[in-house]
Amino acid sequence: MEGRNEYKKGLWTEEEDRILMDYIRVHGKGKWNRIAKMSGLKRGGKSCRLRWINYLSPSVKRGGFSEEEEDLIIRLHNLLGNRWSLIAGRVPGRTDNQVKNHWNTHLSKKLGIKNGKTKVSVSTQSFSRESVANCIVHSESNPEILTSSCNGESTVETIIEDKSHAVFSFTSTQEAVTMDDNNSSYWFFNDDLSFAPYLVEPIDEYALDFVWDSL
DNA sequence: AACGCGTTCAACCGCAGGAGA
DNA sequence: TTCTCCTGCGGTTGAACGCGT
Repeated sequence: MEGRNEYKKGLWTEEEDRILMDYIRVHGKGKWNRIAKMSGLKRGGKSCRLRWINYLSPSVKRGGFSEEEEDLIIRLHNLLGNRWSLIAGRVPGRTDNQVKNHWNTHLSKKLGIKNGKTKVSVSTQSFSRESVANCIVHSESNPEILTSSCNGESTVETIIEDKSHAVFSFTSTQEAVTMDDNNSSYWFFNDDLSFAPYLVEPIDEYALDFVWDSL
Protein backbone atom coordinates (compact mmCIF):
# COMPACT_ATOMS: atom_id res chain seq x y z
CA MET A 1 0.00 0.00 0.00
CA GLU A 2 0.99 3.57 -0.69
CA GLY A 3 1.41 5.50 2.52
CA ARG A 4 3.67 3.01 4.18
CA ASN A 5 7.37 3.80 4.12
CA GLU A 6 8.21 1.55 1.20
CA TYR A 7 8.20 4.50 -1.17
CA LYS A 8 10.72 7.26 -1.40
CA LYS A 9 9.54 10.81 -0.84
CA GLY A 10 10.95 14.23 -1.51
CA LEU A 11 12.61 15.79 -4.51
CA TRP A 12 13.18 13.68 -7.60
CA THR A 13 16.70 12.99 -8.81
CA GLU A 14 17.80 13.18 -12.45
CA GLU A 15 18.13 9.40 -12.46
CA GLU A 16 14.56 8.91 -11.27
CA ASP A 17 13.34 11.36 -13.90
CA ARG A 18 15.21 9.44 -16.57
CA ILE A 19 13.74 6.11 -15.49
CA LEU A 20 10.22 7.49 -15.45
CA MET A 21 10.58 9.19 -18.84
CA ASP A 22 12.09 6.09 -20.42
CA TYR A 23 9.25 3.97 -19.13
CA ILE A 24 6.56 6.36 -20.35
CA ARG A 25 8.27 6.69 -23.72
CA VAL A 26 8.01 2.94 -24.21
CA HIS A 27 4.77 2.04 -22.44
CA GLY A 28 2.84 5.29 -22.34
CA LYS A 29 1.32 7.02 -19.35
CA GLY A 30 -1.59 5.97 -17.17
CA LYS A 31 -1.84 3.09 -14.70
CA TRP A 32 0.56 4.97 -12.51
CA ASN A 33 0.71 2.42 -9.75
CA ARG A 34 1.85 -0.18 -12.27
CA ILE A 35 4.43 2.20 -13.70
CA ALA A 36 5.80 2.70 -10.23
CA LYS A 37 6.10 -1.04 -9.69
CA MET A 38 7.30 -2.08 -13.15
CA SER A 39 9.83 0.68 -13.76
CA GLY A 40 11.71 -0.18 -10.62
CA LEU A 41 11.24 3.27 -9.17
CA LYS A 42 10.85 3.43 -5.42
CA ARG A 43 8.05 5.89 -5.89
CA GLY A 44 4.30 5.68 -5.42
CA GLY A 45 1.95 5.95 -8.35
CA LYS A 46 0.71 9.33 -7.30
CA SER A 47 4.22 10.66 -7.05
CA CYS A 48 5.02 9.39 -10.57
CA ARG A 49 1.88 10.88 -12.00
CA LEU A 50 2.52 14.25 -10.36
CA ARG A 51 6.12 14.31 -11.50
CA TRP A 52 5.09 13.65 -15.09
CA ILE A 53 2.17 16.06 -15.18
CA ASN A 54 3.87 18.94 -13.41
CA TYR A 55 7.41 18.63 -14.65
CA LEU A 56 8.43 15.98 -17.15
CA SER A 57 5.62 16.19 -19.67
CA PRO A 58 6.80 17.95 -22.85
CA SER A 59 3.63 20.02 -22.84
CA VAL A 60 4.61 21.77 -19.61
CA LYS A 61 5.89 25.29 -20.10
CA ARG A 62 8.74 26.32 -17.78
CA GLY A 63 9.84 29.75 -16.67
CA GLY A 64 8.03 32.81 -15.44
CA PHE A 65 4.50 33.78 -16.29
CA SER A 66 3.97 36.41 -18.96
CA GLU A 67 1.70 39.40 -18.41
CA GLU A 68 -0.80 37.84 -20.78
CA GLU A 69 -0.84 34.64 -18.77
CA GLU A 70 -1.24 36.53 -15.52
CA ASP A 71 -4.09 38.56 -16.93
CA LEU A 72 -5.76 35.40 -18.12
CA ILE A 73 -5.38 33.71 -14.75
CA ILE A 74 -6.76 36.71 -12.91
CA ARG A 75 -9.82 36.83 -15.13
CA LEU A 76 -10.36 33.11 -14.88
CA HIS A 77 -9.97 33.22 -11.13
CA ASN A 78 -12.66 35.88 -11.04
CA LEU A 79 -14.96 33.46 -12.76
CA LEU A 80 -13.98 30.21 -11.14
CA GLY A 81 -12.42 30.85 -7.78
CA ASN A 82 -9.86 28.26 -6.70
CA ARG A 83 -10.72 25.80 -9.47
CA TRP A 84 -7.10 25.43 -10.42
CA SER A 85 -7.43 22.57 -12.84
CA LEU A 86 -10.15 24.35 -14.78
CA ILE A 87 -8.09 27.53 -14.86
CA ALA A 88 -4.95 25.67 -15.92
CA GLY A 89 -6.92 24.01 -18.68
CA ARG A 90 -7.36 27.41 -20.27
CA VAL A 91 -3.74 28.51 -19.88
CA PRO A 92 -1.68 26.61 -22.45
CA GLY A 93 1.35 24.82 -21.08
CA ARG A 94 0.60 25.55 -17.44
CA THR A 95 -0.39 22.99 -14.83
CA ASP A 96 -2.83 23.41 -11.99
CA ASN A 97 0.05 23.32 -9.53
CA GLN A 98 1.91 26.06 -11.38
CA VAL A 99 -1.18 28.24 -11.57
CA LYS A 100 -2.03 27.66 -7.92
CA ASN A 101 1.49 28.43 -6.76
CA HIS A 102 1.74 31.52 -8.93
CA TRP A 103 -1.58 32.77 -7.68
CA ASN A 104 -0.73 32.20 -4.03
CA THR A 105 2.77 33.64 -4.19
CA HIS A 106 2.41 36.45 -6.70
CA LEU A 107 -1.02 37.33 -7.96
CA SER A 108 -2.94 37.33 -4.69
CA LYS A 109 -0.37 39.74 -3.28
CA LYS A 110 -0.38 41.85 -6.40
CA LEU A 111 -4.15 42.16 -6.19
CA GLY A 112 -4.22 42.64 -2.44
CA ILE A 113 -6.36 39.61 -1.90
CA LYS A 114 -6.49 37.99 1.51
CA ASN A 115 -7.51 34.35 1.79
CA GLY A 116 -8.45 34.23 -1.84
CA LYS A 117 -11.06 36.97 -1.60
CA THR A 118 -11.09 40.66 -2.15
CA LYS A 119 -13.37 43.43 -1.10
CA VAL A 120 -14.66 46.37 -3.05
CA SER A 121 -17.69 48.51 -2.53
CA VAL A 122 -20.39 48.74 -5.11
CA SER A 123 -23.10 51.34 -5.21
CA THR A 124 -26.16 51.45 -7.38
CA GLN A 125 -25.18 49.84 -10.61
CA SER A 126 -26.61 48.15 -13.62
CA PHE A 127 -24.77 45.51 -15.51
CA SER A 128 -25.40 44.26 -18.96
CA ARG A 129 -24.45 41.23 -20.93
CA GLU A 130 -20.68 41.55 -21.17
CA SER A 131 -19.92 41.92 -17.51
CA VAL A 132 -22.33 39.35 -16.12
CA ALA A 133 -22.22 36.61 -18.66
CA ASN A 134 -21.18 34.14 -16.02
CA CYS A 135 -24.12 35.06 -13.87
CA ILE A 136 -26.59 34.35 -16.60
CA VAL A 137 -25.95 30.66 -16.78
CA HIS A 138 -25.57 30.25 -13.10
CA SER A 139 -28.63 32.21 -12.14
CA GLU A 140 -30.79 30.10 -14.35
CA SER A 141 -29.74 26.93 -12.63
CA ASN A 142 -29.64 28.33 -9.09
CA PRO A 143 -31.79 31.45 -8.92
CA GLU A 144 -32.17 31.17 -5.16
CA ILE A 145 -28.48 31.80 -4.61
CA LEU A 146 -28.65 35.19 -6.21
CA THR A 147 -31.45 36.38 -4.02
CA SER A 148 -30.20 34.84 -0.79
CA SER A 149 -26.73 36.24 -1.31
CA CYS A 150 -27.94 39.74 -1.84
CA ASN A 151 -30.59 40.28 0.77
CA GLY A 152 -30.11 42.43 3.80
CA GLU A 153 -28.32 45.68 3.10
CA SER A 154 -28.93 45.63 -0.58
CA THR A 155 -31.29 44.19 -3.08
CA VAL A 156 -30.69 42.83 -6.49
CA GLU A 157 -33.08 42.60 -9.33
CA THR A 158 -32.35 40.00 -11.94
CA ILE A 159 -33.94 40.15 -15.31
CA ILE A 160 -33.22 37.27 -17.59
CA GLU A 161 -34.68 37.58 -21.04
CA ASP A 162 -32.76 34.81 -22.63
CA LYS A 163 -29.34 33.22 -22.43
CA SER A 164 -27.70 36.26 -24.00
CA HIS A 165 -29.13 39.03 -21.88
CA ALA A 166 -29.39 39.86 -18.22
CA VAL A 167 -29.46 42.98 -16.12
CA PHE A 168 -28.62 43.26 -12.45
CA SER A 169 -29.59 46.34 -10.52
CA PHE A 170 -28.29 47.05 -7.03
CA THR A 171 -30.34 49.51 -5.12
CA SER A 172 -28.00 50.21 -2.26
CA THR A 173 -24.34 49.98 -1.40
CA GLN A 174 -23.08 46.41 -1.39
CA GLU A 175 -20.10 45.44 0.70
CA ALA A 176 -18.59 43.00 -1.62
CA VAL A 177 -17.98 39.59 -0.15
CA THR A 178 -20.87 37.40 0.78
CA MET A 179 -19.68 33.95 1.66
CA ASP A 180 -21.68 31.30 3.39
CA ASP A 181 -21.04 27.64 4.03
CA ASN A 182 -23.11 26.41 1.15
CA ASN A 183 -20.78 27.31 -1.66
CA SER A 184 -23.02 30.20 -2.58
CA SER A 185 -20.04 32.52 -2.80
CA TYR A 186 -20.89 35.82 -4.29
CA TRP A 187 -18.51 38.65 -4.68
CA PHE A 188 -17.64 41.67 -6.72
CA PHE A 189 -14.34 42.15 -8.34
CA ASN A 190 -12.85 45.41 -9.44
CA ASP A 191 -12.16 44.62 -13.02
CA ASP A 192 -10.56 47.62 -14.68
CA LEU A 193 -12.63 49.89 -12.48
CA SER A 194 -15.86 48.60 -13.94
CA PHE A 195 -17.51 46.81 -11.07
CA ALA A 196 -18.59 43.49 -12.36
CA PRO A 197 -20.39 40.96 -10.21
CA TYR A 198 -19.07 37.47 -10.29
CA LEU A 199 -20.50 34.33 -8.94
CA VAL A 200 -17.57 32.32 -7.77
CA GLU A 201 -19.22 28.96 -7.31
CA PRO A 202 -20.63 26.81 -8.57
CA ILE A 203 -19.75 27.15 -12.20
CA ASP A 204 -19.42 24.11 -14.39
CA GLU A 205 -17.63 23.35 -17.65
CA TYR A 206 -20.64 24.32 -19.66
CA ALA A 207 -20.92 27.65 -17.90
CA LEU A 208 -17.22 28.26 -18.35
CA ASP A 209 -17.45 27.61 -22.06
CA PHE A 210 -20.30 30.04 -22.21
CA VAL A 211 -18.42 32.72 -20.33
CA TRP A 212 -15.26 32.04 -22.23
CA ASP A 213 -16.91 32.89 -25.50
CA SER A 214 -17.91 36.26 -24.17
CA LEU A 215 -14.53 37.27 -22.76
C1' DA B 1 31.45 33.68 6.65
C1' DA B 2 27.42 32.53 8.99
C1' DC B 3 23.14 33.08 10.74
C1' DG B 4 18.15 34.16 10.64
C1' DC B 5 14.16 34.91 8.25
C1' DG B 6 10.94 35.31 4.48
C1' DT B 7 9.67 33.48 -0.04
C1' DT B 8 9.07 30.14 -3.59
C1' DC B 9 7.51 26.04 -5.53
C1' DA B 10 7.91 20.91 -5.93
C1' DA B 11 5.85 17.41 -3.72
C1' DC B 12 2.73 15.30 -0.44
C1' DC B 13 -1.76 14.38 1.74
C1' DG B 14 -6.54 13.40 2.24
C1' DC B 15 -10.51 13.07 -0.03
C1' DA B 16 -13.98 12.36 -3.76
C1' DG B 17 -15.58 10.18 -7.66
C1' DG B 18 -15.45 7.07 -11.68
C1' DA B 19 -14.60 2.51 -13.74
C1' DG B 20 -14.74 -2.08 -13.66
C1' DA B 21 -14.68 -6.68 -11.57
C1' DT C 1 -24.79 -3.75 -4.93
C1' DT C 2 -20.33 -3.68 -3.05
C1' DC C 3 -15.57 -3.52 -3.23
C1' DT C 4 -11.12 -2.28 -5.02
C1' DC C 5 -8.24 0.27 -7.83
C1' DC C 6 -7.10 4.33 -10.14
C1' DT C 7 -7.20 9.17 -11.19
C1' DG C 8 -7.73 13.91 -10.22
C1' DC C 9 -8.42 17.80 -7.24
C1' DG C 10 -7.34 21.52 -3.85
C1' DG C 11 -5.03 22.51 0.41
C1' DT C 12 -0.82 22.13 2.83
C1' DT C 13 3.98 21.24 3.84
C1' DG C 14 8.78 21.68 3.91
C1' DA C 15 13.33 21.84 1.44
C1' DA C 16 15.84 25.01 -1.16
C1' DC C 17 16.91 29.47 -2.09
C1' DG C 18 17.78 34.49 -1.68
C1' DC C 19 18.58 38.39 0.88
C1' DG C 20 19.68 41.32 4.76
C1' DT C 21 22.40 41.81 8.80
